[in-house]
Amino acid sequence: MRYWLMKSEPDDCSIDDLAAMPAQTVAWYGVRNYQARNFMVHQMRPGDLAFFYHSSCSQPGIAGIVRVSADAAPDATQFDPQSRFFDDKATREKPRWFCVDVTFVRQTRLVGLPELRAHPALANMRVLARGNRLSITPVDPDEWRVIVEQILELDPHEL
DNA sequence: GCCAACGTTGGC
DNA sequence: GCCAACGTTGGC
Repeated sequence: MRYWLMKSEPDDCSIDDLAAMPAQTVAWYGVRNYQARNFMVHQMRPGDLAFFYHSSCSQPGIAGIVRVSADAAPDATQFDPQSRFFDDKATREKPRWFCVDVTFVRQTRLVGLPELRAHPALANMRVLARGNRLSITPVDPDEWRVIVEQILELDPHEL
């Protein structure tokens, strides 16, 4: 199993919003970047864990933990002309965009960027890299452990 | 609102 | 297949 970091704009879907959804589960719709899409299609599997990251907001940072709960399936918003994610080059026979389902695991205190940057063990995290824009990034198992056990002081076996 | 970084588009 | 122009992301 793998670990991930998934960005969401809290104005769109915050960790609280996810916790309030039916079955506390949401399809990760709206990804329109091939690298992020390919992670979902080729590498993310049910059971993988991910940090839920709030981006483009006043308090960017890790806000919770989620679990991948379904394999990638076509993203319905690409077919919907009313959606801001509509893609006229996509067809139902040949979808371009896919999304996994993620399910709420728990909320965490907010771990902001300065706190992440303060840990030498996290120096290589993609989300901390200059100019990083990728909305889904792999997280190293060692980095996962540092954040869960040392920063959040959680028991990883309870996730 | 600024601006650096990056991805995509499209002419050649 | 190159690359300039453009649009978007996202922290500050």
